[in-house]
Amino acid sequence: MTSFTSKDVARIAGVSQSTVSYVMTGKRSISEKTRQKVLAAMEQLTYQPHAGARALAGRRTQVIGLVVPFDTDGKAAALLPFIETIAHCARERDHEVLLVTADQGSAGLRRLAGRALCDAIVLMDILEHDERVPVAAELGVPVVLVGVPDDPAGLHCVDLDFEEAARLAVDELAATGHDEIVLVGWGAAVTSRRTNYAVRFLRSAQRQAGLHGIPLTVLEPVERGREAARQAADRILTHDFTSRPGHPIAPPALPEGGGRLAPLGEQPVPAHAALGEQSGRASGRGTGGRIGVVVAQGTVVAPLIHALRLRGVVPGRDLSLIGVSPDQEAEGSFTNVSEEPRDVSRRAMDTLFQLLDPAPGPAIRAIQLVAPRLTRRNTVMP
Amino acid sequence: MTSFTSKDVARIAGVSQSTVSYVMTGKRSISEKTRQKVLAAMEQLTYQPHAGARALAGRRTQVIGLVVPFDTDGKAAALLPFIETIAHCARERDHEVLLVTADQGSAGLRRLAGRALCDAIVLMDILEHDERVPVAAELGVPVVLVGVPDDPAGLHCVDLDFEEAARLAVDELAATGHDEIVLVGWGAAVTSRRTNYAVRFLRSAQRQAGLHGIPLTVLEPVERGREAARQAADRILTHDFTSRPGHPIAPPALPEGGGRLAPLGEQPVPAHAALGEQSGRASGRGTGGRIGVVVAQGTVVAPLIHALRLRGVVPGRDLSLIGVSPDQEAEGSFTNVSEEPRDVSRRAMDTLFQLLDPAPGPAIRAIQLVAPRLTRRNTVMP
DNA sequence: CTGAAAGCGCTAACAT
DNA sequence: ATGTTAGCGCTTTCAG
Repeated sequence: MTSFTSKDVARIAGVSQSTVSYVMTGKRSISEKTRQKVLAAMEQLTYQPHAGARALAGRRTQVIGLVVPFDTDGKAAALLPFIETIAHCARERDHEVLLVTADQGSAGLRRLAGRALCDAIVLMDILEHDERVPVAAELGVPVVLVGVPDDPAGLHCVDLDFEEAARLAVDELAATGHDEIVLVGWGAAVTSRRTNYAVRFLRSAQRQAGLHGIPLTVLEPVERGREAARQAADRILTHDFTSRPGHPIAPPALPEGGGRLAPLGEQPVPAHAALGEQSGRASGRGTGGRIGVVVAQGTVVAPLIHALRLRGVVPGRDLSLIGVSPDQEAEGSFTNVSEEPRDVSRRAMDTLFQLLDPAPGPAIRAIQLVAPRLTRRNTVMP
Repeated sequence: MTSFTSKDVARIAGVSQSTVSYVMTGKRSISEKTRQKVLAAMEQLTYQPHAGARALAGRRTQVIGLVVPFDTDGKAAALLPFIETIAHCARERDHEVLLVTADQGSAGLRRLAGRALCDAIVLMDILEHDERVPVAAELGVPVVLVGVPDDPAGLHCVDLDFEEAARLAVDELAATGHDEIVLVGWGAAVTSRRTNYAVRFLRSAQRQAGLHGIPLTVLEPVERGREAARQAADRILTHDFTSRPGHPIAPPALPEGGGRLAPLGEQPVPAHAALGEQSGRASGRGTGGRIGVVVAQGTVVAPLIHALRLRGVVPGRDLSLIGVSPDQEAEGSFTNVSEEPRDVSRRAMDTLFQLLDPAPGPAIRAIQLVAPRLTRRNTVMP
């Protein structure tokens, strides 16, 4: 209840206040003897330094600002491992985490820096063109972006290597002899904002499919939920890839060195199962066309598999399916390319602290991409 | 980049520093003329008060500490609406949110208060016997608990009215003529910690079922995931309610005024469908026994419905099912009793701010329970 | 290796 | 209605 100050500690330890301070910060050498006296006094009073006073005098708040996206729904659940890991890393270095929601836009950033609420900022869910990035760059506080914008404005970025993720998935399907790839993309909310990772993933998939000479078509927008999954399943099975309302990302331009991209509708492949079939066994199996489906949204995978099954199509037998999702969700369920939120977060925090107190080592790279891993389960045909 | 102080503002506005302060806090009346001068100066310099200095001098940090559970998985996703709403309420009153993870235990609480990191604390996911509660009570900082412990130690509590939730579900099943209720409970992690809401819900369901004279059995522990859902489905259909490894909450004692509780195995009801049946139509339908299933964990509902369907049992036709979950998850999918995370959070924050600056009105109640709502969809037989 | 003293930028008496 | 002034509790020169 009643709180003690470093002055009290100093008095009890029989030293000066500055000595107490130096014991805490380690910014100058203290004889082991006085060190112990001070520590004992701190213990005795259960002393805790006043964060505000420290921030005022020392120009260090020991707080990390964390700006998180908050759509309420969407990939909200995927957010928690990030937050948790960041909180954990902060704690490891005796820092606190101040939470700011993205809906506050640049104002939140300005507050964090202007009011000296934190020493550094982690900015999540970066868009391809993100108005906050230029603001963040002028803040006078170290900022690490989780995501890669068009122009990082000199800020450090950490993210999953989505291009590699797309490559992994497409290569896997190519290696297993598929002759068509359907990329089930994101919802309108993501594609219309041109979220950077979506763009990177899509482009890379197209390029890689081109290199393999495999036609790739994009299904988009695909929202979350059972109904959307049903529609997607139908469109995959009927080869109905006509574009729908929304703002599909799919660019008309081909990647420069890329191989051919099949026009929509080319090389028709027979549907693998009649719609509405309720029994487990599909009829039109093994007709020659091998479809590989890549699902970009982790949350869409399960309902999509379900919808396909209801239509008598079993992933791993009648067609192949690879999802992009945290390993946890995929476990025992489908072949996936992992999102590695923990690795990404940890890298972001390492970078942040490196920026805060530069260590002698080699300079950190401006853009750090964390390698995804492909884990084979049972949804890709051999 | 370079930051201005209230002294700068004062100089430019041609007033004293204290006047600037009073303009910001509104703690004494200022003539409109000087007020405008000051505001203009602040604008011109894009002045922002230094949070640390303010905390030091004013003994107010304008920060709310938020202690969140972090099991990584579990009901993690259900957490976000809470966090989001709390962040929003804080922002409305110009407060920040400092995030602390529950794995830090009481140490986190001590830090928050001892270092004067925040003015008040929201403590989530309270256990029936929670070691943090007595600590929180001695902190010298207002604390609001989200959840109701055995002994609140004088702290204010806000939570969903889980007893009412159980009553709603049981009453609904009673009103629709069910003669047996199966309560699909929580996983070992929850029941072994005797999380308070689980206990409250369970006891209330038992009591209410007793009042209606409907036998109620508890299936527990039930973990998340497909496999667990399959097992639960099997056990429901085969009436295998023998207890399993884990620490089932189900108390041997009957509620004092309660009606009879059927012993396990009493009044056998024929299974509604043979196991392993793959076709959509169930066979043993309408045999007279009407089973009502109450699913306490929101995340279990979907996989359970799925598992039941695979066994030819359709909720709403062959048996009834009511889930406890946020409306969002239930939408278009099953009859549910809502968890109202936003209402709970808002009440918690209102209480917190009331505690921070007591308003003249009537004293706030120590325990506030938010009423759940039952929304009828299509999983309860008429 | 340790002390003494000067602020950090703000708020809140105490004055007028 | 406004100005003056004394700290809030810590860090960090500057001295020894």
